[in-house]
Amino acid sequence: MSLSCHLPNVMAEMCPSRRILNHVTSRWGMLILIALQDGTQRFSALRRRIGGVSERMLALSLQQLERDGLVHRRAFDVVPPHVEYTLTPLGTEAAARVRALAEWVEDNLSRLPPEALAG
Amino acid sequence: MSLSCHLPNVMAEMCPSRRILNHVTSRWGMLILIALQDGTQRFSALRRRIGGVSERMLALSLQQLERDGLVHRRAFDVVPPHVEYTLTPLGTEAAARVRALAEWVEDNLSRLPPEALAG
DNA sequence: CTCCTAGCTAACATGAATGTAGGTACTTCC
DNA sequence: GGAAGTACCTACATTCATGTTAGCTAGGAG
Repeated sequence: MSLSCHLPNVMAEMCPSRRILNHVTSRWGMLILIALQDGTQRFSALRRRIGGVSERMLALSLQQLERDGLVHRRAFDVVPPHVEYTLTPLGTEAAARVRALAEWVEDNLSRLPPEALAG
Repeated sequence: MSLSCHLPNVMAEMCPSRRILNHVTSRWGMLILIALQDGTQRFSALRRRIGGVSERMLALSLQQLERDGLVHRRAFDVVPPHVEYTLTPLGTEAAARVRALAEWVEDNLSRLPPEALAG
């Protein structure tokens, strides 16, 4: 089994693609990407839209996605603060795939065995 | 913000789709689904193929996917044990989406900012 | 007789992800 | 005057995911 990877390969233990894949599929990262598909949104709009996310986790997840070049942050120097988040071109591509997966889950929930929804 | 959900919606905090989405996008769950796209495979074949997975996590993740109806487990009562894992029709559909995402990450790693790969 | 394989399970240990509570610096609304 | 909104950050606590080690079955290889 290959540890490192010359060509990116998620099956390789040390391949950086793994880290990125985990960011993109993180609990809140996925939902942020999906929410931003509708266009630029402010921090608190995202917070209201993504049910159950804490301020802290929203901030952390947004920073992660920004570092990965998937989300663009634009801050206006006013009081009260005004910050807008937008998908980058790269983020738009990723979001489409994430959304396809999420939508599949939503659309096929009823086909899943009952025990899948418990525990 | 809606806590429960009549229609499945990943933005709703208590919607079961969230749980399933997290299973499917779990660190090892994703890689299992992708690996099984090539067809039926035995436990230890998966273990060798998926770099860095421990026996325990492979077993746990497979059980999770089995409960969710995405993977089918077929055990032969022989010694040494012989167990085969296969994608169900549902699992095949999910795997395609997961793979699309993983492949996108692999193919676009080089477009990501350098700081995305560090940390 | 011992080690090796297969495919697990249980007990225990760690680490990463996530949550909670509080503070910040102002403004507007009541 | 007091509360709420805005977009955070920090310290601390907890929970969950994951890892580590050991053990189990029974046969074949050495």
